[in-house]
Amino acid sequence: MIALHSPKQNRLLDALPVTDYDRMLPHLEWVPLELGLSLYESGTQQEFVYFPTASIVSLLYVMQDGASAEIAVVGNEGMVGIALFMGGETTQSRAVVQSAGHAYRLEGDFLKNEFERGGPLQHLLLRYTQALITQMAQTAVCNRHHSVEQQLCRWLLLSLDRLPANELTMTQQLIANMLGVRREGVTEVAGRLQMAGLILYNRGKITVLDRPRLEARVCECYAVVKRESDRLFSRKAAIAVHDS
Amino acid sequence: MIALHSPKQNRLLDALPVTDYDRMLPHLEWVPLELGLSLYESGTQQEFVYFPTASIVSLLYVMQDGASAEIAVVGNEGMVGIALFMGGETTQSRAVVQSAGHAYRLEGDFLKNEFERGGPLQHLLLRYTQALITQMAQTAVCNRHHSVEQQLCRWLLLSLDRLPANELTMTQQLIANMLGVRREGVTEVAGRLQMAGLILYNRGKITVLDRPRLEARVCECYAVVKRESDRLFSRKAAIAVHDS
DNA sequence: CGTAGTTTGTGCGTTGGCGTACATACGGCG
DNA sequence: CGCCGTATGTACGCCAACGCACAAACTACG
Repeated sequence: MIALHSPKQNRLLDALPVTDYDRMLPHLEWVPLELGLSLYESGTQQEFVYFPTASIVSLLYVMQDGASAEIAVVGNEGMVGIALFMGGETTQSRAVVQSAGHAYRLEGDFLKNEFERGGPLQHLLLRYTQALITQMAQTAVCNRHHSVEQQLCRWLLLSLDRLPANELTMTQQLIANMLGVRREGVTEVAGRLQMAGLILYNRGKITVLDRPRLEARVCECYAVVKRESDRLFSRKAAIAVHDS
Repeated sequence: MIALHSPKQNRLLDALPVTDYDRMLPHLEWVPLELGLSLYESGTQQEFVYFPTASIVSLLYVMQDGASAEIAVVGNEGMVGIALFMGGETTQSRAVVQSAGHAYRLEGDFLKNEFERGGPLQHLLLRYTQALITQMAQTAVCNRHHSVEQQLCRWLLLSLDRLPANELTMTQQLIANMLGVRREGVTEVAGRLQMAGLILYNRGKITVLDRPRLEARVCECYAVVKRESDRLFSRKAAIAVHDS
């Protein structure tokens, strides 16, 4: 098999001008991301940043009493480790692999240097950060106002958008941890969705059967996040990056 | 009265190296921020950015059905309008004056240019954005897991940290909008806190009487946000900015 | 093929916050 | 002073989600 994978499978890397891309290419390292792997822990220095290709990473916040909540989710549209170029060095959150796959990783110092050049890469990363902020804000709102069912739908759709298939590997317990709700709550809602024929659930494997009807049940939060994420790679944004 | 106000009352501006500060000074305009004023609406172009001195601005998200939730709060430690240099042009949230006062405002284009220079100002603004991200993440977690009482305490303390006095002007209805809860819920909790002698409530005026005991009731979220906010202006961070 | 471990399903009672409706207080203004 | 608008207090039923306890189904492995 030759080149079944390429950094271009990550949309951020793909959006870079050739010169910038070529400069980074030799430093990009193709690494597997196993399910449950923690890319960084709360409060620790981050040595690498990751550009997922066909994998999903959750930014998860774990509280003192063990309760947790997902803050945002990163797939092939993004990057894990923004704190590195934002200058904070550390984050309060953990980054956990939610769906196994691969990513291109990059030495943190190298990225920081590239970022400091200030050109297209910087603009692209900042715009991505802006999209991430939108997602986090929307998560906060969704946590406050929407039902578990709506949130599960949102979570499923956001995950699906970041995967090539319509299937994902994830136990109900893990989903509950992400959403910060009870496992039983997820069981109940998932059962309802399965009854309605929207999904198929089987011991850690979820298959989405009827995406349109799933989108009909989700709250507005999903659309907002998706729109912002898409906007990042729209023609206009791409031009702005190349011009800079 | 001469110079009872100065841009240095905003901690971000104050943290800038002299050369950068002097370059910005002639463009800074001292403006009053009236209670309830909206500095920008969701989805609109932002002409100015604001550096509050003795005022508080809430980043508020309003949903289609009118329900709302505060995403983060900005005082003299920050800036309103980060989307401008992050490149998204617009935000999904509104910025509403929560506590009247003043701010220094700056032409958006001017700030963008200064930001593009890439020096200390850029680093400072990015670090601030990082602190803001922490606050938003913590808001999401708090919304999921903590009680109205804990959230009200957090909100009071965060607001107080951004004001010179121990008193703030704010009706229970407005607080409820911020927290995204019922007005009655706020009434109940505020009543409890008043009974306990922690606060004094009187027709839109809250006076905090016993801050230590308020801190004893608050959830961990407050400390996390405060620590991150303080870290922004720590000696070490200041040195990093000046070196750059 | 049987057993141990994991995953999912179900059934309680409990409760925090919601929606609604209305009652009181305060405060400014004619 | 009396009135009206705004702010706050109280009460009641309701329901989503919680915590807990346990049953059932599947899977892997010895």
